Amino acid sequence: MTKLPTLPAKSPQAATEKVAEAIALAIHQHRIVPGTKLGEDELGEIYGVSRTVVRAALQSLAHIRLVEIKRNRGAFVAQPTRAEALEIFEARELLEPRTARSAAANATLEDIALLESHIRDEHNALATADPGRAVHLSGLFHVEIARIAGQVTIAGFVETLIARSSLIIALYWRRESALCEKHAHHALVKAIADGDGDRAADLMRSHLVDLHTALDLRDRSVPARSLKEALGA
Amino acid sequence: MTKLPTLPAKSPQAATEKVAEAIALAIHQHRIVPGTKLGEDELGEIYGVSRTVVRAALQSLAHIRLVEIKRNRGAFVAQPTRAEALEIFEARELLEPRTARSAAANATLEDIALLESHIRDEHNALATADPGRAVHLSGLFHVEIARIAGQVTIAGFVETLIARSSLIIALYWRRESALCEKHAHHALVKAIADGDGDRAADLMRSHLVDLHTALDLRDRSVPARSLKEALGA
DNA sequence: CGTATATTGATTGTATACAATTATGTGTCC
DNA sequence: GGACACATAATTGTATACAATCAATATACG
Repeated sequence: MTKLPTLPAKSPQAATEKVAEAIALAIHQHRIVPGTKLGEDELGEIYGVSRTVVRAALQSLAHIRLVEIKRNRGAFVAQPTRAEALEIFEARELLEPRTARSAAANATLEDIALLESHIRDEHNALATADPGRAVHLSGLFHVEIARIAGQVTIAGFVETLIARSSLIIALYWRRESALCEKHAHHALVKAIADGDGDRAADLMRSHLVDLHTALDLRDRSVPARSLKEALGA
Repeated sequence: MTKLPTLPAKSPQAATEKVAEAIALAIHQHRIVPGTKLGEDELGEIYGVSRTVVRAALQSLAHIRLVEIKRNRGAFVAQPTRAEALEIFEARELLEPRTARSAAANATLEDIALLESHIRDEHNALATADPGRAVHLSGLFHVEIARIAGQVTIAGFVETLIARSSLIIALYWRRESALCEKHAHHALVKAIADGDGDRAADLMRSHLVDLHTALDLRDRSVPARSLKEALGA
């Protein structure tokens, strides 16, 4: 297992962060759908921690807008509107070609290997009919590129955008067009490995446009599930 | 006995946000300098709230990287390095011309008036030799433009960048070049009022480059003050 | 029968109490 | 005098308890 060289010195034991990551993962993998109420007591019981910890985790997730906190009403998995969806992809089209370009300039062999392993994982997830996990891994791929780019601030922004994109995909994704991903990611890694910043930026841009246009902005209701069922690992 | 309906009385339950804003303001106005330890008990006593509230506020500020939280050690006002300073201004040069362009397309007369009042306030603060407040207001001006642009996500990013810029200015600003601001902001508002997006974007870009080049990246120690003295308003 | 109002229940907001970790100060030994 | 070890104090991390607020149901009234 390779360590992440650039951005996050993820401190190992922090109950709050662990809970936050667990919830975020569940959202990314679409095990809990947008709109779901995230009760503090309920989550505390599931993870075996007190409300204090759950609360901090939820506030952390609220800051990256994965959940929305309404005063005195509680936390809910965020439901981006169509307008927000477009906005987020616009922002990605602004930032990510830049990160791809910088990544091409900075990437080490280790970085390339990591990206390739991400692609393999993603492919496997698709093969095993686990689309939620595939979406999550696809997002990790983009975040990883931002980290390689070495611009901590922008990488943080990209991470936020990816997180919200996951919600958007849960709400507005049109299932038919799912395969393009793998080849796009492969080509991108190749450009980065070649150190060809221009090509990497272009590929990233067109990849994002593809994603963007694959959204179906009609309403689509998603079936709810109980938290215990979804999170009770 | 019946309570008045539909009266949106501001519930005093925004305690956390109030404290967070108070601390953020103090940092923005350079009343507390980078590196200062922010003890939970101490802050709780100053604002008359419990550590629970202070803790939440500090974590919120940590998310926008105004403070840095070290596990089991406490919260400190963040100290961006020179590299981070450059990075942040790069990010601003990427995002803010875009917000200026969108603002030019969207701005109402009301928005323009608001921006002009911001400029007046900033000018007054400079006239009354209150540079900390001027820096703060200058930042608000940029955030306001992002808000007018209507892109919530990007506006949030800009807000974070402005916040950190305030820290950077506290650490690396070269005092001699302070006056350029006002004219730059004026010209920018004019372009926005005219609906000239291209010009607004250009002006914003050059304005940011000016700021960027006005940084002095040599080390400079800033004198510390006690929290009670700085915050006890 | 429908609407409006009071009461109840559940959930969040805040404060306090306890546990774990880190920083500090003191004494001993070299 | 300096370095190390231990004890003590101070601070943060977490859990629990209480207060405030909101949603929902029940009840009274037209």
